[in-house]
Amino acid sequence: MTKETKKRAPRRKSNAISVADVARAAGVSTATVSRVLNGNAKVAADLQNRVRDIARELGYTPHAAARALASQRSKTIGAVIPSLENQNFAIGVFALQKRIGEAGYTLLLGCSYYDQEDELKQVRALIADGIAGLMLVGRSHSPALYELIEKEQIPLVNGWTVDHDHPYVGFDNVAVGRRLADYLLDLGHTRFGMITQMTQHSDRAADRISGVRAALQLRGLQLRHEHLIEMPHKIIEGQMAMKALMNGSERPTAVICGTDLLAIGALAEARESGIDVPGDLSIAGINDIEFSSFTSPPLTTMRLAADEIGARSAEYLLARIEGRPVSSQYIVPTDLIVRGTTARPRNI
Amino acid sequence: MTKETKKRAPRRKSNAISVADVARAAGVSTATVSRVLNGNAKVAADLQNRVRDIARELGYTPHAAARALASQRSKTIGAVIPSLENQNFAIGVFALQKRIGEAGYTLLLGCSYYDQEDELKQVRALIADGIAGLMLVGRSHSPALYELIEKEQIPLVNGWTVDHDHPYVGFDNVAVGRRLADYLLDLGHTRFGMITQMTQHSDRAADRISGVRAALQLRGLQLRHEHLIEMPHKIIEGQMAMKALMNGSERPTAVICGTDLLAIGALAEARESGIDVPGDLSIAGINDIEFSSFTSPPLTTMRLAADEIGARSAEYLLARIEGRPVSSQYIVPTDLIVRGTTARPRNI
DNA sequence: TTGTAGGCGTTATCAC
DNA sequence: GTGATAACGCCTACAA
Repeated sequence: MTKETKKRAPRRKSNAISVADVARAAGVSTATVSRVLNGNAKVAADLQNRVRDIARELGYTPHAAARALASQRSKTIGAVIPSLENQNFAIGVFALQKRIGEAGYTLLLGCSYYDQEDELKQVRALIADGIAGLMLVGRSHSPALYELIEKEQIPLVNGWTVDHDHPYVGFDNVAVGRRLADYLLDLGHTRFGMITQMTQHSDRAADRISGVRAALQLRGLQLRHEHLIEMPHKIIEGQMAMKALMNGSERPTAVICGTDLLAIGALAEARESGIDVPGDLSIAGINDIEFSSFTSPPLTTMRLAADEIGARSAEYLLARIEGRPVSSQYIVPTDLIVRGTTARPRNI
Repeated sequence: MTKETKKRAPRRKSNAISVADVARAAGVSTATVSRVLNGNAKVAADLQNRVRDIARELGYTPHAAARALASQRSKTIGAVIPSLENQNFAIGVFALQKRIGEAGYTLLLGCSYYDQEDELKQVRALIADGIAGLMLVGRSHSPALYELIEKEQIPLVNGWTVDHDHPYVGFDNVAVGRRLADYLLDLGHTRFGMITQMTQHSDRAADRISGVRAALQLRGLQLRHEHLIEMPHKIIEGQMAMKALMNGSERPTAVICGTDLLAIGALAEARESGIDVPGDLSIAGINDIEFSSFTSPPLTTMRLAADEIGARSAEYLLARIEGRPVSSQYIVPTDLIVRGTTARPRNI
């Protein structure tokens, strides 16, 4: 008795057109269609055109899951950021999406809420989804995450930071802190205060503090413990921190803020308590967000191009995925933008 | 001669563990493993535990593409927004991601750059990627997009807006405009100006204008053509618009801005040209962004909870996907936040 | 250069 | 309840 292959009812729900449909319409094999559409192997020019035209006419769209399964690679790139509420990350992701979109990739986005365990969970999910590359924020990630990436051989780039152990596209945050401190030191300031976002959640913040400390040290000064305040990244927290700083002993004459948001809060507090900025107090931020030109006085700050982070990270990942050579270190330049919130200290 | 099935070298690259591995280790079939892990059919309780334990031990992660291909549905949800630079959308997407993430879905994000063709292109890509649901911004989309969604039977929700023809989760933008106008009318204002984002790109903006017009009309007033200025959504544009408004004839005593960003620009211009706010001029915004509490004076505005848009949209899509009943209309309530930039007009 | 068909990892159908 | 295996849509090794 012949062992026959039992037929079973087809399971498909979507009636989307497939390579088979295109192949039939073009009178060629599915292999040829696939080859044409992926541009891999050699196909006669006229055949190529015919297939391409028919595919377009029929409105053929490749089934990404099937393609990913068969080819063992996908046209998606993942990114996990702490929060989209932080505009720096939103802008960076936006630029990343734009660039990879142009290259035919789609973006899978996860958020970590500043938690390494959540971040790991998100990355696991993205890997299960078959991402071809991954962008993260900062260099501080769960060891398990790094192991996973290593094991799965997924191109990774750490954004916004500098990393000695992994590919990165970032700002030299140490230099950023140093630049700001040097500028204020050159103006004659000697008593410094600093308001930063939580270093526990941000190696960028920690680096900026290091930069400030280093600059001060070179001039024989230092940042006193009670003059360094860590706060959540909100305007109101910047205001609270400034209040604490002004009520403390030996008021600083210059306050460097880890971000513009904190600086705006600090500035608001100064205005409310009648402290003259920049006469009695200089305030500087970091990021140069849109508002910073419109505070009163306008904010002195460092310009950090978040969109460059996203765009360069995209370039890096695409190059890695496509096997093109690319540098695994990229520092996005930053600029000091002097506006109205900084000046020489009055008592000089 | 027997027709033998030709064996071929396996093609797999990833050495990730699969259902087959779990099945082997547990001494059961792949079908059982699948059943256990998806909780569909009935499996003996002890067997369930054994399989689950082994899967965990082996660190099994389902291959999303394979699963999507076999089951014809995926655990991904798509969103296409105009831009992540607009914080409203960033916050909405953030909330969406959070909620769907909790439900085991991952987010595919596209950006349209306020262009319907680009939007359609992004949606096509997301559909090819097998999204189970889709969130868009506003109700104005390419007819081809609506057809596509209809044909593919993908649950859709239009965010931030009200839509008579499709499911939505949004603000009643007409009511928002009316509320603000009524408030200023009640204060005694009669000469109104309006600065809005481009209506061409935003049905939300158009609705807000309608609301303002409606409220004025009920009191026998109207918004003069030259007192309605459309601008790109930037602080500096708000400032430019305010300058134009103040240099025009018959200055308004109240200016309603389509967004806080524009209002902040308007406020900056008033300050620079020595116009007393709210003494000589009332200014109001819409959105209540973080910065609006810190302008000087603090901005009167409408509070629009963008995160609610994202969260509710997620709920809607998840319900649709899982076949649960859910209302296809949801209006997120808004509140008038009276702060310091509005007052009775001086000449009353 | 083009066609044939096995394999990608899961799910779901059918038989037991 | 459980196992065997066709089907999902595409890619690609191999044959022609």
